[in-house]
Amino acid sequence: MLLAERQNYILEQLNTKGRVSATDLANELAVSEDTVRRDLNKLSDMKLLRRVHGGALPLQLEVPDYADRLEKRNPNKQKLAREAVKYIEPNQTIMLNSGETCRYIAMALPRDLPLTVVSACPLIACELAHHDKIDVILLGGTFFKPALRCLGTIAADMIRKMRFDICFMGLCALHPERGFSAKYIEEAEIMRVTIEQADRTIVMGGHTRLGKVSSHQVVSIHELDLLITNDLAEQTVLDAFGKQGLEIVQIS
Amino acid sequence: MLLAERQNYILEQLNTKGRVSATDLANELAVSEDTVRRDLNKLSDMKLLRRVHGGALPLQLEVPDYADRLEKRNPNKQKLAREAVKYIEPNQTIMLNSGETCRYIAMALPRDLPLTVVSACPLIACELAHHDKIDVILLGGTFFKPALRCLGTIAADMIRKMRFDICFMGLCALHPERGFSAKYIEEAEIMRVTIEQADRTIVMGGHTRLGKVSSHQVVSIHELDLLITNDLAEQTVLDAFGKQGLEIVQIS
DNA sequence: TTTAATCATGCAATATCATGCAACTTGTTT
DNA sequence: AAACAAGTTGCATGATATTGCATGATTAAA
Repeated sequence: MLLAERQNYILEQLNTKGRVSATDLANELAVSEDTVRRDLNKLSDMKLLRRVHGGALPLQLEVPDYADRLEKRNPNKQKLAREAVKYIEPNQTIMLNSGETCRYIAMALPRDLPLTVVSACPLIACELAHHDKIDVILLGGTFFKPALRCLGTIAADMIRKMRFDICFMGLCALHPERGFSAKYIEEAEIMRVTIEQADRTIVMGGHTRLGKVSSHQVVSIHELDLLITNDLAEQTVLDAFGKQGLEIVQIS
Repeated sequence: MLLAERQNYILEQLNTKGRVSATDLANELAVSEDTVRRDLNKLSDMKLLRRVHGGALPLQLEVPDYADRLEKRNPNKQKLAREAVKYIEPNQTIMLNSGETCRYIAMALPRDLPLTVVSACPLIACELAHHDKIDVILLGGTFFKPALRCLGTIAADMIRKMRFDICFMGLCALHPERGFSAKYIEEAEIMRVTIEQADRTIVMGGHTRLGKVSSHQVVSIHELDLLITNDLAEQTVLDAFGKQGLEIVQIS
């Protein structure tokens, strides 16, 4: 058996079975595991497969890097996201609602944190396509372009059948009396349903979103659990939130 | 034994056995290994075989196939997609199944063509986010990373409630007798459901996908309506498809 | 945490390779 | 017939590649 024959065999197996194990290949090909490992590494160098511990997987289709576009644009949201990630425990089921801050959360998730992530935003699914430890469930339905997410009865019905340990939502507007409000009525409705299914709701937003009101109310302050904001927020507004039981974390 | 005789013998062996080893050939032909190596190198220069360490292998079409999957902009798939777009009428509801070719279709859709596009692939939704005239419906469910798409009962149930004017699918493997087959069983199942809901099914794929069989059958050739492929496809295979009622378009 | 599997690395034995060279063949010229 | 040129072959040499094993590091899983 020639080296090139072995490599062909490996690629074939990968093509048909979807994965290969170094140990199994060593037995099938009657060579040492070292040799198989060297083959796998060479094929990996040639970009013909993806090497993983114990074997190899087929190359994933290329995912466009939406991350770049966000990376330089908004360090404030990135900071909010990095704080948000701290509240996640391993093996939880979390909802990343949509919006840029939630996408930053997806990007900030540690690569070794096992999770189930639910989202209505296809960008978030793409972002998580390379996370081995994260199962992604995407809500379906009508794709609503202004918010880059799915909405409608289909998505709502899916949500009603789920439960989330934590629901993360980027803020559009948060007001002490008028509560949490959003720009689009369809989005407001589905966010309300989402919050109902969550043990804990964490909202994130810079000081500019606080004390503001947008067109459609989602829920009152009481329904929310934690606000992550920056240190430019006005103390009077924060106090008003605090009195209604909303926990607050400020980052610098 | 003349040089030309030896080389013929080598090519014959390659044809029948699928491989030759320099050492074995030297024994069989009763010449030194150096001579065999020189023969192999000459044949390799003439592009009649693929020289590898220890011997030689037949030229394979598989290799370029692996190679072109890597190209960032795959002009072959782009051409297939541009042809596919021609079959779409305004205001139709079309399904873009998933895979790179379908993504190229999404990119190739004219900006003034009103459509409803359904897909299980979040990348396609993102691609169409800026098309004003196109309504997008995204299938939900478990996000299956190897194929970058949603699968499972949720997606299947959504599909069963829909109807498509045209369903576009990138080919994994298409064989005259074994039909259309796919790599992953979950994907094969949902593709079958999808095709049932479509008035017309158009499959696309380069010549390397034809005459091949993959692990899981989707449907037989009869269930498909049109194949778009390139001009490198073997005529015998195409004829076999044609006899089963599959319309064929070849692009250059 | 502990344990077992998997891995990277260096090493030595072997196999394969490229190169130069001399011997040989073949066909042609003198 | 002898001389020659061009091509081919086998061998010697040193270079390079491949392989299995030993070692210790790293990773995955219990």
